[in-house]
Amino acid sequence: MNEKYPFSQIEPRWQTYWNDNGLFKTDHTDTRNPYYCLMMFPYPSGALHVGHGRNYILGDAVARYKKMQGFNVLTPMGWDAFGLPAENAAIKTGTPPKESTLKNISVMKEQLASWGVSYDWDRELASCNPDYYKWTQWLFTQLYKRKLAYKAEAAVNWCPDCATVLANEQVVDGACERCESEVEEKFLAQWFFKITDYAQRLLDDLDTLDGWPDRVKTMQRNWIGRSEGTEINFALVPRDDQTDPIEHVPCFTTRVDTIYGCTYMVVAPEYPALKELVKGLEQEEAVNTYSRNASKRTNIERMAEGDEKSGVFTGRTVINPYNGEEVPLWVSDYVLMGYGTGAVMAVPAHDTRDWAFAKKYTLPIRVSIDNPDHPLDVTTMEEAYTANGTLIDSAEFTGSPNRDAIPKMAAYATEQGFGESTIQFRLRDWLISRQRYWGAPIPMIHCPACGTVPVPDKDLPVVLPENVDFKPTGESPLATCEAFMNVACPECGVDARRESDTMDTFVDSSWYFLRFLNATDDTQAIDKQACNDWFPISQYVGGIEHAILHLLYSRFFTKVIHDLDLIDFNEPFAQLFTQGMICKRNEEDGQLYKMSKGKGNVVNSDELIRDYGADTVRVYTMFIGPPEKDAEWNDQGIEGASRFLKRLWRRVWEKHDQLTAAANTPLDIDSMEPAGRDLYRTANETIQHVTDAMDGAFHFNSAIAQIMSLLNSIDSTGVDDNSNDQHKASYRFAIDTVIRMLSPFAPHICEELWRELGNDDSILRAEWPKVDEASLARDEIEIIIQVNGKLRDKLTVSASCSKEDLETQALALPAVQKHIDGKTIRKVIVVPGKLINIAAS
RNA sequence: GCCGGGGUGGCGAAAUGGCAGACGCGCCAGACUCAAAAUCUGGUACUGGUAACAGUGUGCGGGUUCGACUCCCGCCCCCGGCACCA
Repeated sequence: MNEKYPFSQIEPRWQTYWNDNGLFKTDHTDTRNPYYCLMMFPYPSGALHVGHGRNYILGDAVARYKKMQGFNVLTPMGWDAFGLPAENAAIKTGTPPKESTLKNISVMKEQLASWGVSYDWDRELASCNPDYYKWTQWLFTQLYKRKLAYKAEAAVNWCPDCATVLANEQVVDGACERCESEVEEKFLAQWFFKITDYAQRLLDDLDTLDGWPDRVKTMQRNWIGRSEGTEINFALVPRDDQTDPIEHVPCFTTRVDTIYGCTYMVVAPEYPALKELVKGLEQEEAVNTYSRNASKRTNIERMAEGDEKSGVFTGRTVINPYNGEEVPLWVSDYVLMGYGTGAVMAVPAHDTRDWAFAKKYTLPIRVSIDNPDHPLDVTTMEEAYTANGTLIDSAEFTGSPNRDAIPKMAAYATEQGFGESTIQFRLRDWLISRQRYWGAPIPMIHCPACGTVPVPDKDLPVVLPENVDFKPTGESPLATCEAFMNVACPECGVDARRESDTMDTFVDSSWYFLRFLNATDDTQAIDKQACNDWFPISQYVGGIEHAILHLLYSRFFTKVIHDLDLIDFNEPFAQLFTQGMICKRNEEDGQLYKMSKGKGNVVNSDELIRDYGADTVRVYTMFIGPPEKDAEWNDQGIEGASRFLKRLWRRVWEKHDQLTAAANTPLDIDSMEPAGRDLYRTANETIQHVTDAMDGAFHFNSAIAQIMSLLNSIDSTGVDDNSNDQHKASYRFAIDTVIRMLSPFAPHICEELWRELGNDDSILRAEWPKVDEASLARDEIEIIIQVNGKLRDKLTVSASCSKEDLETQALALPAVQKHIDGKTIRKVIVVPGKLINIAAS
């Protein structure tokens, strides 16, 4: 053993050992104590940096910790290997996506190994391999057969830079989440998954996910956006020639209670019947011009206008079915076609947007809900009254509190046949077609005779052809590959054409976690029995950026796969941990940015491992702060972790003789001297604290702090040749405890020291230490003495000291006397074993 | 606007209603050294005081309590999500 900590020698040695001895291989047919620990699989971008590290190091620490606690831990890893970057790189460099992707995978695999992160590589999968995407395609056909996959022409988000459509979830503030280009609206025929069918279940089951962070559940709730309301049909006042395409204009409202205050109605500029409704009217040109202009303006422009509203009168009127009143129909872009029915009943007195619009165009305003505290007066009101109140001027509903009126008025609509209670969701169907090359081909065939036909199971996979010119043109690259496109119709045999779009890569990642139980099985997509045994995943670890996208889609897929009777569970992830990002300050502008290649603020992990070793990088990464919060990388901070490990190494080396001598000494508290006994107690207290910090909320930063603190106690206690056997044994126990508890974070050094201290088996098979309750007892305890809640003194007394005795001693203390002098003692609180508080005034 | 999470030393942070600032970084002083690095020892919230000690202190204002970073009420600010969503 060397005095100097030789991390560069021991780390590769143990990595090879763990790998060669299959310490992370899991027999999933052994279902005793299963613990499935999964880290979100990475996109093989080519190089990992310390910002990525948090995810894998955290997950690895959990896996090692659970293993030591006796769980049968499953930790597989794979590659989210389809996607745009490889394709874009190929366009630049000419290297085919497949080649660069496979190369990146092998580089990253080595990097993960160099961090000491261990996986069961027998289960490795890559979403770009035909033996994986065969089943992605098979699942697509299953969805199609259940009418959960459909092709429809719709207004879609188009990213001009990526030259493909995007899902709503991939549009952030009107821009592409990947390249930040402004998204355009296009009208195209595209494939969708009917996630909206699952909206209610996706919402309801969030309540069962106790192991998920609130913020993620909230984000999903917001995204699903359920609102309860009433749909009301306003009859269109017909024109003389009876040429209208519709008789009613239905609208959705959450505030049917305000309907007697409705003074006009508004439809969205994209309202389908609008053109017909205004045909031949003097308003026709104005309405059409308005609609055209509105659709040309981007979301960003619309948002920039804020409260300033615009619109035009259509020349038509509709009838409020509650009071038979005729109100004008307007068009305005403050009404969205994508939500509700695209038409809104306007109640300016009780809605801020309607108020602004009515004021601008001097439309009538009528109060129908009165403020119980200050009766409202239209002539003096300065803004819409949106709070609760009592209905006025509302026919038979007058006098009702407005919240009570809603169900009554909805029931009335149903009775009268002009409306009903409904529920609206903000969630839209998931658009999964992509006009790009590097993805799984959509396994569908367009036959001139039979229409759209799914590729039969026996013909799967539809293999992605390799010699394709995939420069983005807006057309799907596969469409140019005749060898790929031409196919006989599986039903009638005539010449047909394949679907040329590929699938969104989020489809690939929506079910990969199920595939680790049978990654090489070419007979079925999913092993039902194995999945039922191992799911839901005990611990899923990943970035918050997937709060909606991946995590919502995966929940949807799990429910669909459940409904296909391929698994028996409804939710994939029991516990979810979303780690914060690692950021680094930009030297030029002083701002904090997420560590990324684009921002040029990455800290290269290879260099750090070379200079400090993987264990140091791991310990610092976990010590940097609470793992769910963002953290700022500090180049000096890593020195602390480095010193700590060096000190541990040195201590074991220096005290090697005493530690070895104590190897077989049974611990006996009663024959320990005070110093040894104190150290033994401190070690046990530390076990308690560290175990608490590891469980639950993953307070790994605190766990490491406690372990550091124990090493400080070890150093201040010390041991030498003159120490007696029990002292040496206590010292050894404390060192053993440090090594065991630190091993999930710094596995290499701990494995090395563990063996050095005479253990034959891997520390991975060592037990997590347990608290010796007997050690926690003290003969003497320190009591905090407070006067009026302020610390005034401390008192060391025998543990058996009576309450009364303690009180007397405390009151006699000069520091206490000083502060109660001249005051009356009102109360004395004695918390046994802890403190005394004297209330005096 | 609605929802979620935060606000504690110079910095990262820690505290089942019970000693605020553990642990680490940085800094200061000392030891070792010809010197430096490494290492070790001590100190380090603020104000006053040589010190003992006293006062103040967990975003702001109230409240509950013997006792509040922690619980309750009302604000302010920061971060994240949703948003002309009817």
